[in-house]
Amino acid sequence: MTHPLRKHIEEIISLTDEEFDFVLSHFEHIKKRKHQYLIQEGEIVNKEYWVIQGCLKSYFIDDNGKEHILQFGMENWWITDYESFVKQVKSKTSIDCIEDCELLYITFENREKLTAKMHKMERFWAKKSKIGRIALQNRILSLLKNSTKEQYEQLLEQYPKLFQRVPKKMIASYLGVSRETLSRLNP
Amino acid sequence: MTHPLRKHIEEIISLTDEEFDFVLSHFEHIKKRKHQYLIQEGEIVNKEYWVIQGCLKSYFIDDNGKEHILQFGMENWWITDYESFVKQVKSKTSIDCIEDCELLYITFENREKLTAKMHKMERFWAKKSKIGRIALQNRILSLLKNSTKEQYEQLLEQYPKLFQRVPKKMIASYLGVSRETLSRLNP
DNA sequence: TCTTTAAAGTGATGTAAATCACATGGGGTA
DNA sequence: TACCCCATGTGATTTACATCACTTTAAAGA
Repeated sequence: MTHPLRKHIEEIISLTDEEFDFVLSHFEHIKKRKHQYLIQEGEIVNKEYWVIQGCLKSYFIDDNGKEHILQFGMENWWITDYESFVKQVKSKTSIDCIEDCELLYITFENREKLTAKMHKMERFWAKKSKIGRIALQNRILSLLKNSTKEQYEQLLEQYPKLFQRVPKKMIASYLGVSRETLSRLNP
Repeated sequence: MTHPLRKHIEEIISLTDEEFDFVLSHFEHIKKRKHQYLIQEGEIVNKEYWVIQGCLKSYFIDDNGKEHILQFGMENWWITDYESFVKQVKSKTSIDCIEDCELLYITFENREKLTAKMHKMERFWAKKSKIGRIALQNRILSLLKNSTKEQYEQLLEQYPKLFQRVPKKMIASYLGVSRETLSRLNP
């Protein structure tokens, strides 16, 4: 069976068996339990994670102690604090496991090494960066354009699995509304 | 005097005179008058613009006919519909001149040619893409974290020039509040 | 220059969502 | 089993902002 990461990378660039083994040798494999964290606000992040199995949230706590979720991570998604990872500054966000998780990660140094030796992978990450930017742009567009109810419905349509896996208060936190408001806009 | 685009590019990579001339030969120079447009919603964008002089807005009109501004462009900023440019799909946004503008643009094809012949420029744009993504991430973070008033004050602090150049109703549209609300949260 | 249009402030009113408060029911754990 | 915590739903109240309406002032166009 093909490795899930290979399948994922080959959606953008193609790899020989040897090339994929070489890529994989730059990653480490870890497991985390529900409620454990990957990243804590304030640390300088030097790992980028890829989710093999499980569900995570990236979030921050505001001045009133309220949690705001920026992103969920599930199978085949990358997750890290991108600003901290790229600029090597303190992370503004934390990342916690919502379920037991199995992950691969690559360090900043290993990513540099890998892209230096394998230009293809630079193209892969450049493409990923473009896609990520477009997704963020569209989220802002949606935040400005759509009502809370419309955003909720779009999310439900786009990621129906999410609603079976995470508590609704987290969906509310992702959408930027209170738990009560989310509860009230159901069918 | 150094060309402003050269100064801009050399903030990330360094160039010889010959290299810069080569880069510049892939751009075209245009002027536009206030109220003219660069991009209209629905077209497939194949140009990326760099602002030499002037001020522009990228925006879309929602179902109620209300305008939402996603980004302003001023001197030394890049502006385009990024999704349309990268994926060659229909643009969701329009771009208009708020002042008379002087711009450089590079077409999709010329950018491909240029990066193919000059790997440095690929690095330049990859870096720009990362920075752009981080800026968007931080805008979402700010939208979730800060009150309207706080966002207004941060914008005022970060881009004081903007407030002398664009009408307040556009600031309101960028912040996602009504003209009246913005007016009421002044000192 | 005069005329018209756009910008910006301000009051009155309506509305969506936050907040506070409480009730119910399921899941995990001792 | 019995307990408690957590998730969720729902009512009552408060609040921030939208909307409508009108005025003043400045700027753009003929």
